[in-house]
Amino acid sequence: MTNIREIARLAGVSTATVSRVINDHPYVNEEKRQKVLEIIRRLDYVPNSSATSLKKGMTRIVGVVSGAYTTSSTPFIQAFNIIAQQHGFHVMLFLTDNDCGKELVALEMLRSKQLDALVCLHRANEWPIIESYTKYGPIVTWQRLVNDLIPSVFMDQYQGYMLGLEHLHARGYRRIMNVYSSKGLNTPQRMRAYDDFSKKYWLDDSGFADLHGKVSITDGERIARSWVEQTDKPDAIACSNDDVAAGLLTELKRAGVSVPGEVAILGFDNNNLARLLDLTTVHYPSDKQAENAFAILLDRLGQEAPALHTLEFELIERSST
Amino acid sequence: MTNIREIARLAGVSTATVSRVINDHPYVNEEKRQKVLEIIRRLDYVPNSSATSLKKGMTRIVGVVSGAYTTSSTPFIQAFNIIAQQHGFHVMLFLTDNDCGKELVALEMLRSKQLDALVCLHRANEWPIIESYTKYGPIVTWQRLVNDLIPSVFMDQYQGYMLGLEHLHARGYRRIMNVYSSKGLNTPQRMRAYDDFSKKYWLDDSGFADLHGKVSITDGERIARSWVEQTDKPDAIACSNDDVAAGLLTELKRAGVSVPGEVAILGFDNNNLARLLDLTTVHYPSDKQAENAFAILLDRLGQEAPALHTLEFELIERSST
DNA sequence: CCCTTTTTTTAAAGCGGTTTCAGAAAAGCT
DNA sequence: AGCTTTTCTGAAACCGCTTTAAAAAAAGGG
Repeated sequence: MTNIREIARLAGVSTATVSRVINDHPYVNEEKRQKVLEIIRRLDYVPNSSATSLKKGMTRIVGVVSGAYTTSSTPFIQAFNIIAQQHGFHVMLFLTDNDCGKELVALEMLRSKQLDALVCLHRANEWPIIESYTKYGPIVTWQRLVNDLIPSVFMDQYQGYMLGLEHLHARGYRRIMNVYSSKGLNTPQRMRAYDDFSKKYWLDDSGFADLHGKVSITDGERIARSWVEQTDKPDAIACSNDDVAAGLLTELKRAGVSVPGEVAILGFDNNNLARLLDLTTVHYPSDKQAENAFAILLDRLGQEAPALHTLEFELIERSST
Repeated sequence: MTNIREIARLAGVSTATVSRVINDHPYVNEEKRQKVLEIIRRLDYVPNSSATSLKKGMTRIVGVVSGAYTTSSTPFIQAFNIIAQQHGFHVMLFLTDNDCGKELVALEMLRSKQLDALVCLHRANEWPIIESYTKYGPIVTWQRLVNDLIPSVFMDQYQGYMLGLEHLHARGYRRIMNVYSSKGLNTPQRMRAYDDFSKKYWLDDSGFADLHGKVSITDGERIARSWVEQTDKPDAIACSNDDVAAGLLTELKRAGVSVPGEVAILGFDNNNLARLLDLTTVHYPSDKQAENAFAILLDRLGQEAPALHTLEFELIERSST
C-alpha cells in the first residue's frame, strides 16, 4: 500500500513535510514541494480519508435527512450540496420514508463520528430523541422549532402568501381563489394569511372553494377544467406552488382562456417551471435557506462560517397576473 | 473523549478484551464481558468509526451513482439499501444530474477509501475513465457492459417485452399498439421484440402509431384520449411501463371504455401502482437485481456473499388483459 | 562577526481502534 | 502428577495521517 511514509521515503523528506505539502502549509522549500508533488503524481497517491478523519476528528461529511425527495426538499438539497462542496464537505443523503429506524441510522452515524453534522428536513422520531443526539454534533432543521439545541432556518410562509395576495389586490383582483396543499405544515399559515387578507379588504371569500391536497401539475390541470365549467368564476387563483400554477396555466391556455385577461394566476416558489412559463410567483429563497443551514452548522463546528443571509420572500412579477 | 482505553481502564481489562467484547469474539470470560458491557452502557460509548475504518481498511459504505431519482432507479436503490443494511453496510447516494464532476466526486471517494465499492446505475463519464477506478475498489453497473473490470447485472428487456407480447397474442389480440419510452437504452430492444413478434405472426403493425417518449401517468392519459378519438383502434396496448399503463387505464375508465373488453392494457415493471390497479404486467425483478449487484460487490470485497439469483422476467396476469 | 529573527525540517507522539503473539490459567486425558 | 489441549488475557505493534516541539539552516540587523 502506498502511504505517506512511502512518499516521504521516495522524496527524501519526512512525512511531516509531505503532509505540509498536501495541506498547503507554509514553510516548505519550493524545491522539495515540487519533488514531493512529483512523487505523489507518479505513484497516483491520495491520502487515506479514514486516517485523515481520525486524526483531524472530523469526516467532512454532513448528513441530510429527508422523508422523501420532494418538490420542496429538492431545491434545498441541491443548494445545500453546492455550498457544502464549496467548503470541502460531502453530503450524505438519507431518504427515510419517514421511518424511525432509517432516521436513527443517520443519527447513529453522527454519534459514531461518521458524520460531522446533520440537517433534519423532515423527521420521524420525536424531537426529544433527536435533541438528545445534539451532544454528538450540531443538528439544524428547516421546520419551525424554537430551541437552543436545534437551530432552525424556518420561514413563516404567512408573509410570503400575504405578499402574493397583496399583489393580486393591488392589481385590482377581488375574487381570489386560494388553492391549499394541505400536505406539509405550511397550510395553516397560508389559511391564516388568506383569512386576514379577506378581513382586511372586506372581501367575501365564501363563494370560492378552497381545494385541498393540490400539489402537482396534474392537480393544476384539474383545477383548470373545473374553472372552465364554473359559473361564478374567480378572477384570480393563488396556487399552493408553481407546479400547480403551471398545470393550471397550460391547461387554461389549451382551452383558449386568456391569462391574465380572464383570470390571473399566481404561483409560489419561483422554480424553473415558473421562469419558463413566465408565471408571476413568490420567490422562496430555499437556496439561501440552505446556505444558512450550512453556515450555522459550520459555525457550530467551530469553523469560519459565511455570514447569514436574511431570508425574505420576494414577489416576482411576470406575465400571468 | 471517551475511547476504548477509557473503557478498558474502568473495566479493569485491556483494550484487546474490550475490542473482543465489541466485536463478539469468542474466548472472553462471561463475567468480564458483562462488566465491559456495563461500562460501555454507562459511558454511552460507541467506537469511533474512523478509527475502525482505518484499522479494518474498509468503511462499510458503498456508493450508488444515479443520474436522478427516477421510476426505474428508485426500486433498485430501495432494494439495494435494504440488502446492504442487512449486511451491515451503509449506502451513500450520489444524484449526479448526469454531471461528470458530480460523478467524479463519487469515484474519488472510492479512490480515497471513503467508499468500499460503487454501483453505477447511470454514468456521465466515459467508460474507460470509470474502468480506471476499478483498481481502487469494485464497481458494478446495471447497464449492458461486457467487461471483466465492471461486472453488470444487466437484463436484456427483449425477453421481457416478448413475454408480454406473446401473452397478448395468446389471449387473441391481434391489433397491438406498442408504446415506446425512447428515454433510456431499452427502447431498441423493445422495438426489436415488437418487430420480431410482428414478423413471427404475420401481423401488420403499420397502422398503429408507435408513440415515443412516453414515460409518465400523464402520458398514459394522453394516449387514452387519442385512443378514444381514433377510428382504426388497436385492441391492445403494450405500454412502456406501469405508470403509462395506469394513466391509460384510469383515463379510459373515466371515459367509460371497458378494459379489457374494448381494449387490453399491458404494463411493465410490476410496481405498486400495477398491483393497486390490477394491471397485467411483466415483472421486472429489480429487487433481485439489486441483491445480485450487492452480492457481486461483496464477493469482490472478499467477503462471504449470498448466492446470485437468476434474473427472470415473469408475466403477472391480472384483469387488464 | 555575533546575536536575533525567520524559515525549514524532522523525530516522535498521538488520533482510537484491531490483531498478533506469547504467555497464563483452566480443563481434559493418561 | 504430568502432559496436552483449550480458553482467556494483555502488551505491543500497527493502520495512515497530523501536529507539536525542538533543532538546524538561512536571513536580517547592528
